[in-house]
Amino acid sequence: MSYAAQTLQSSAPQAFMRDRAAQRIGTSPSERAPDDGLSALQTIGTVVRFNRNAEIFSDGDEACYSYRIVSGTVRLCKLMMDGRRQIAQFLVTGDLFGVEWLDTHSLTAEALSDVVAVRYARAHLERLGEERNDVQRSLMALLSRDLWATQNHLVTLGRQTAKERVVSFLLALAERNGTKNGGVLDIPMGRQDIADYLGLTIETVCRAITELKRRRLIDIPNRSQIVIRALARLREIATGDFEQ
Amino acid sequence: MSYAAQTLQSSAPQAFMRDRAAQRIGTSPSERAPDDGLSALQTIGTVVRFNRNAEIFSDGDEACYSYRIVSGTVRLCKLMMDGRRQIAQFLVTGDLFGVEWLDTHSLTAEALSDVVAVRYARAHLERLGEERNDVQRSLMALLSRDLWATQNHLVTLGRQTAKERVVSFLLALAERNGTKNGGVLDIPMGRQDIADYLGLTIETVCRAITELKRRRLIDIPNRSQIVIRALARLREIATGDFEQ
DNA sequence: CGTTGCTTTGATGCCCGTCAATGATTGTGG
DNA sequence: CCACAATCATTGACGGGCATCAAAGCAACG
Repeated sequence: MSYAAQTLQSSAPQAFMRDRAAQRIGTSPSERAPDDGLSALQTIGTVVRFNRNAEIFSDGDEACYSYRIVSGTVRLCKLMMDGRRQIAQFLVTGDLFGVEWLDTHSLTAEALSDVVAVRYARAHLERLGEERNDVQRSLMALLSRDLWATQNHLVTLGRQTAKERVVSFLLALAERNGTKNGGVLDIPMGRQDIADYLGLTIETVCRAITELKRRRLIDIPNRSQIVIRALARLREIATGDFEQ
Repeated sequence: MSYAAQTLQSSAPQAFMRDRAAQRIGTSPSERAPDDGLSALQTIGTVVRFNRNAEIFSDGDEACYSYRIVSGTVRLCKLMMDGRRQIAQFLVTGDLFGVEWLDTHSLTAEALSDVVAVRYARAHLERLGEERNDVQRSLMALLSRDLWATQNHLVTLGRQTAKERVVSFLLALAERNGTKNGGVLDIPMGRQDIADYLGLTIETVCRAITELKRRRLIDIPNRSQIVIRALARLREIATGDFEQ
């Protein structure tokens, strides 16, 4: 019997899954391996650009295109009619998104920063999948990793406290970047985006981060960077070990 | 631009998706169409039985087998080390679960009632997928629907109030059963399971249900049945329209 | 240097979790 | 068939964690 992830990473059964899941969050280190078994796509895409906050596609739109990020960060989210927002995923350089098998997009994609991406026609992608079994498998694996990450996200939203959520989020970023104790962590998204990802308000996110600083577990050189000072202690907090 | 689901069903782009998503929750009407494009599986499975509360497989286990439910109800969940539990999905007769593409199971499966199921070896399923494109597509669609449902679940856990969550849950059950105004709705899971699905406590679930009764929106003939008295009003509550 | 947008901090209140007790239902053995 | 136990559901009292409202701080831009 094993237990659920407290951070997005902590219970990944394999290093492979850990690395992939970590890619779905945070910024992009230039040294990331670009090949996920879908290098065959390279020939059939066209380059497109989006300004910061531009909508790439919307929940419910017909799924004509998929995208691979060349540079920038994208958020996938759902909006309620009264304006409440839930972010499901952050995507960075190298990530593929908008691959659908049910005719319509299930999420809205927005550019978090200026974004350059390669766009693939859905028909091309599907044909490639039918012709090449390895491509089909890669797409299947992509979908599986998204599901895996979303299931872990469910635990965070359903069963973790505000402090645990924020720490889990920071650890997910840190793990992806390989940030060690004392290392600097880049935070590409604003506080409101973090809040909408974690199911909290911006004020609660701020207070949680501030308290981590007060307790000397992190430093905050500026609003888009954090220094990890006590990685092990942070992991304990994320899993709910000990108090707080 | 469209908006996120308030219930698991309300924003499904297609009837097809609505019906499938609804199947993932609640009890099983005998008249459900059994064929999801995977009837080719019929020849390669073996029948297995599980007692109520038995564990079928555990999060992190090597994914050797997948299952299709013949009778009974199954919950898929994650457990935290301190005992907190998040249920990701309820599965009923006809549903396929435990199909993995990443070597290990990502969730724990438990029998909510006594369960009869057909077990499929993973190797057989994969081979069938490689040999037959239609099977591969069906498995892809299965995975996509799970992801779609989980993404909607994220909105529920991250951005809905306790009352909205409970109403959304009841509406999802009602929609699946085709329960009309005045119709009886069977609730196959206990209050604790509902709470663990909705990220609440059992007391909060009870109070929310009681208040719906007090407001004459539902009746409660017994603990495992609910009568829907004001479907339209319930839908308004689930989407956050008007107050409360 | 003022404007604009984002972040941080503070004060307050309420929703929902916690703790506790009672009620209802199911199962079991005499 | 009844008595009893065990399990589950409901209701109440209470407190805390997080949301809300408000204001001030801070960085990027013209």
